[in-house]
Amino acid sequence: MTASSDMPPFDLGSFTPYRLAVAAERTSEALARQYRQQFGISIPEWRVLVHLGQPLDGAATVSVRDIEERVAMEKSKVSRAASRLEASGYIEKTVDAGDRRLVRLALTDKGRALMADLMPLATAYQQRIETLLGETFAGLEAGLDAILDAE
Amino acid sequence: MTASSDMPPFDLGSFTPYRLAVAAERTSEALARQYRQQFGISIPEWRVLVHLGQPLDGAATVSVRDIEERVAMEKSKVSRAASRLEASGYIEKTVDAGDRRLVRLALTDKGRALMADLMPLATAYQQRIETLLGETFAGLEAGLDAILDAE
DNA sequence: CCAACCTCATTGCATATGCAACGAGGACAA
DNA sequence: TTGTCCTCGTTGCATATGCAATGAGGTTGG
Repeated sequence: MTASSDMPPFDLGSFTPYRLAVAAERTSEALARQYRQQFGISIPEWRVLVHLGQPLDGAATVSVRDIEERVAMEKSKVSRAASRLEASGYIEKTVDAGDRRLVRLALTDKGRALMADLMPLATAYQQRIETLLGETFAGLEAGLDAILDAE
Repeated sequence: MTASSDMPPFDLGSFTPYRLAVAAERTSEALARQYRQQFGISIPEWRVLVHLGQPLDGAATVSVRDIEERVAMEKSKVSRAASRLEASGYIEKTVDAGDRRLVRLALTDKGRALMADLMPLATAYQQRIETLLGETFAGLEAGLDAILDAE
């Protein structure tokens, strides 16, 4: 009769939030390292850049708030990432003429050149993951959809 | 001919590392908040506790290094989590008699009592996730296995 | 015995983070 | 117009993090 006999069995390795956290860390880490070492870009910065490279909404208005919503990051995280990107010359910040509370973010030429380097790496990495997972990839996607769409 | 026309299309929302990161954050957040508010326990502390509650290896030796390996956290993160848990009276640290470099961690009675409160929450949460996912759960698991087992 | 080399855990330091508070600007009703 | 209330972005602060360095202990070969 050990101490653990009083407790219901619980295996961290089977706990979905834990598994997701480790999987996320593993998959992000590999790419993030490349970005950091080769370009000095962090994950928050990368997310901002990707969003700026894809003004999906036709309109060119890309404010900090827009990014905050779509990229699942806190205001302050976006703000600081944007400041670093501006300091590095990859983006420009301008006050919106219509609503002067808004800060519009836009890639500079240097930023576009950076993206031209970054995108192929990301695309190739995605390809590697899909190849690694093979037929289990579709199942993973369905599961992630279920989690991400949940309200 | 906009700026983005020169770039290959890339959607962050379809990028697996990003999706995993958001899914991990969402699923961890909900439980972590409960733990934090009700018990003052952080995720690193929770991971250490769970491991201590499950001396799977029969042997009772649970060192910082053991946890570091199994719980996918850095040495320093484990060390600091353990110090906080000790300060709160949930665990005890003792120098291993055989190898005095090792620090053996063990739950105190207070720690076991805490676990008795924490475990049901975790189990119930896991259940909720599986219910939410329904038939997609198996697919998610298979995908996560593929990622986590990769080397 | 001891010198070189390894392992374990902690800690110092620079950076990153979340959260709340703030200041500036805008909307709207009286 | 002015007062109240809202929104946007930044920043201060306390805490958390990763990484390298440290120190204590162990091991091995000569």
